[in-house]
Amino acid sequence: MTTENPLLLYLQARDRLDEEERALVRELTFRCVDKPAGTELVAEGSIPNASCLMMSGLSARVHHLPNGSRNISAIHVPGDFVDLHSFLLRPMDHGVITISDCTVCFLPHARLKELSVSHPHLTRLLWLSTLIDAAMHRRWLMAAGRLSASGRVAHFLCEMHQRLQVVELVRGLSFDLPMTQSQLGDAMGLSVVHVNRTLQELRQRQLIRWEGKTVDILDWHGLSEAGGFDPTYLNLNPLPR
Amino acid sequence: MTTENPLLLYLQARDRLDEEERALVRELTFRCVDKPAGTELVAEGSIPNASCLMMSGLSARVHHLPNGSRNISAIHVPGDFVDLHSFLLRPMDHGVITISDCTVCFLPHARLKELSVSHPHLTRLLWLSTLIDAAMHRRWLMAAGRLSASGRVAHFLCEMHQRLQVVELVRGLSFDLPMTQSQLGDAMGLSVVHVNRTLQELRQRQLIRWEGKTVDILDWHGLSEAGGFDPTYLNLNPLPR
DNA sequence: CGGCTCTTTGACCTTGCTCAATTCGCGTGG
DNA sequence: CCACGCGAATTGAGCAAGGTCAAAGAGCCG
Repeated sequence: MTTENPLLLYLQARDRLDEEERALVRELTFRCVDKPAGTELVAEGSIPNASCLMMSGLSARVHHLPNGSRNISAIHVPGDFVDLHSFLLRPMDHGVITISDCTVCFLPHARLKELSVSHPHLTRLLWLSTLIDAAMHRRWLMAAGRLSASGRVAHFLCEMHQRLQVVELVRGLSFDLPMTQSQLGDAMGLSVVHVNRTLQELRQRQLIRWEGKTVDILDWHGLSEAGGFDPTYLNLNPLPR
Repeated sequence: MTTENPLLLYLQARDRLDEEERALVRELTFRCVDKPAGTELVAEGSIPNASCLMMSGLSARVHHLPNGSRNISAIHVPGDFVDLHSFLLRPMDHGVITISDCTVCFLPHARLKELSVSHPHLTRLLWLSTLIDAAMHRRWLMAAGRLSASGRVAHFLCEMHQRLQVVELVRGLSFDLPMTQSQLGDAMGLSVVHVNRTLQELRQRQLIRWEGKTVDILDWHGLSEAGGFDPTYLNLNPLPR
């Protein structure tokens, strides 16, 4: 559980906010809702009138294919918007489900529209968050197209560590990741069986430990090398935007 | 060659613009530059002070991996921004190269920043274009993770047809696609050899013809079925945003 | 204890990759 | 007009990564 507002941590990792903006962010995220694991936060094909922000827990963007298989195109951690794009994109091209118990809050689109007129700088930062989303998609695409199964999983774990660090949810190289191997498979484009064997390989190579819900990165250098990980795309520097 | 401004066509396929906004878009895209095929439009790791817009031709987002292989995460057609995200994202997490001879124009970031204050609606539409970008990435991810090689290529060709249609660059089910099989492989995450065999399969199944630079879709229904294609994610409806 | 989901294992098969030639299309210089 | 060079397309053969199917453990909760 983060003490500071995770959206604020997310934004302040990318730019400086003034006092008014900080107050506004806190005010926007005031009213939260709890959702148990396995809840649908946003339905595929729906037209939300509010965007959903993660305050705690893990959720995922889910696509269903005509052939019945399932795909996960993103994992959300606290501080992430799960569907800020639904503000302008209609209808939703994917659903969002909670992976663990979550606390979320909803920002009405009418409010976001007002913001886009009254607070251009904060609006640019929200835009930025969707751009970082896209940058992560590109990275996953690269991983899917050009890395082996173990490389892909290694890259994913490095990314999760860095993103969770921003919102103060890591303990050194250790963090909670309450996902099943089947969900990981849907995210990496692998079968459950192969995910299992891939994790065994990463464990055997002394790169990670993953017991229950806890991941320990035993060898950051080795893991990031295996995944060709370079955190630049996460834009983890506060710069004027 | 499009007669009408391709950015205007792109935007008007998604929302209504008023007279002032149309004039502004035309003014923004006034000064164009020609670039031959194979030119680097934006360098990986650079920090551009202007964003590049495609007026004619084809270009691609390119990632280079530590292991030496190459990946293409997006193909750009006229009306697309190749790096609108460089307005807020720094540095570039990928490069952009021209695939064919291109005409492009550059919009200074300072100008975009002014716009974000003076023209919130137009700014939201620019934001929208980056969101559609992300939606395409998600679709490609789904294709990479869960479709066969032929499904992936089928999906890609359906997408290209729809995007080119918006900017009036198709003739019925036929359009120009001056890409090599090697470039297609980098975009689909396939080897050149397998791309070749996949195209032969699609030809044999009477789904497409692809001779020289011209693609003909012989069976739209069959092709979109093979690729699980559903154009919703392209947001091809003019809606108030 | 029973039922459920998740993880793990084994055997076998398919898709797509690698390596290595060969062919084709086309522009260039002689 | 023709030989040559070069990038692109094509083909063949063998191999490896990852998928599928089926079943067996493990952990957890009522």
